[in-house]
Amino acid sequence: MTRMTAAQSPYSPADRPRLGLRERKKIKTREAIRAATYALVKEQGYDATTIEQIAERAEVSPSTVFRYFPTKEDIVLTDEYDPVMLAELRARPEDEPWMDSVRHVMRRTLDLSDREDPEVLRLRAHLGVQVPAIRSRYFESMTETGRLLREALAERTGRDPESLEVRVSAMALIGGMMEVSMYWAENGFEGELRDLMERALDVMEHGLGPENPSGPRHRP
Amino acid sequence: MTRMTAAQSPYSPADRPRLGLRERKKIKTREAIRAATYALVKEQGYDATTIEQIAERAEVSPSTVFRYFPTKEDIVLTDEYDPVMLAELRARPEDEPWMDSVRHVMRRTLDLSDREDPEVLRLRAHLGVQVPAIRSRYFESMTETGRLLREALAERTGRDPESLEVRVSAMALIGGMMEVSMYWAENGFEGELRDLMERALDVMEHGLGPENPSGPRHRP
DNA sequence: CCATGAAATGAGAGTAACTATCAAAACAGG
DNA sequence: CCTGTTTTGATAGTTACTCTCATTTCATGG
Repeated sequence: MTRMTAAQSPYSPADRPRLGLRERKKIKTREAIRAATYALVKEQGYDATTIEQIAERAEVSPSTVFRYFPTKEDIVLTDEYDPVMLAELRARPEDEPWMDSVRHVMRRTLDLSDREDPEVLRLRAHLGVQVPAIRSRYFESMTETGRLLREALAERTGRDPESLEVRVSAMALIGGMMEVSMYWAENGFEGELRDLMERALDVMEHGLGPENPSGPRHRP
Repeated sequence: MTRMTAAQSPYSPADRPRLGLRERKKIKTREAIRAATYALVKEQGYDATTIEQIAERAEVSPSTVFRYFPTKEDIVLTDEYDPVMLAELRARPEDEPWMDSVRHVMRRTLDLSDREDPEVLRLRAHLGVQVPAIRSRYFESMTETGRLLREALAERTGRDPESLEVRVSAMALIGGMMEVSMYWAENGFEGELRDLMERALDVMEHGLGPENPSGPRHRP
């Protein structure tokens, strides 16, 4: 008997009837590869999972896996939130302070991701801590997000998006956000990522400040 | 005839007579591998350079190359400045503002690196822009620097180095510094890296500010 | 319903980074 | 010079990833 790939994805396949059969199959294949990868990684860990195993469980050939994702890390890390973030950032009122916009958009994006698949963010953060190759690639994908950030920041402040100042501002934000993800994973996913992000943005906006009443104290 | 590996390193081999022959040979091998890699990468590019070629030019076996460096990227990116930075950071007066200490130490470290080998920083930044694998690994090595930064920052401010706030502050700095390096390389290494770093630290300390008189203007 | 062109897939061979193992060579110390 | 320890080299193996080409699968017009 043929085993189902068991895609308990939030979308039912009939949701998109306007797409041709070809397009629908491509989407299904993509999701099957990702689902197979997530499952195998949870079972055996990232390094122990080979492309062959992924292909087998997703019921495609190894060639096809590479046709859909350029690297093994990308299977885990790829998503489509960047355009969403940029759109939301542009939709914010012109006169809103930049960091407030970022706060707002980050919260919305995190909520969205959490609603679609609450496991994914955790798995990524976890692998980002455990697997160097993933961490590296994670950073790489964050720099792409950084490029969007500097576009939006440049529009908002009327500066050149390629200026050193804008680029550094955007990338410093990205660095801080990356650290939030690592912190979250290293501390057993305690607390809401959304709240940690908020605290991080506060620090990046105002600096550490002389004292932080709610923060932890130096170890004794 | 046997070709010399031509290590025009600032240290002459006789500089360290207190080390045994074994230790001296190891240092020489390490430098030979690095020199061979730099030369080959300049000639052919990073991807086209194989470990075998590196081994051949350095006159060692491929096994030995991997014994000295865990990955190909590490041959290009490894250095020993982190401990120096930490020491200098700790040597700064207790009451100096944190960002001033960072500014000071960064300038000293960049100068030191520039004096030892002015090409290396450029090559790294260049490859960081061109080669994704290098860029990723570059980031990875920066996060290690970030760990030092948060130690120093925690000591200075009396906070827990593992607190979210300290970690985010340190990593945001790293993100900004990384971007400086990329900016420098993408703009043909125009201007002194030291000066760009200074501008970056200003932005990270005070934010973009309402106007930047000396900065470039939005493209027309 | 079928024929034709285009797109997607699978199979195979190949490259290169990296690992593990083990025997030979180079050194250190007596 | 002899002995024990380090360091090296050779070899075989794994796996991510690339390239090529024949086969299959879908789209479309008659």
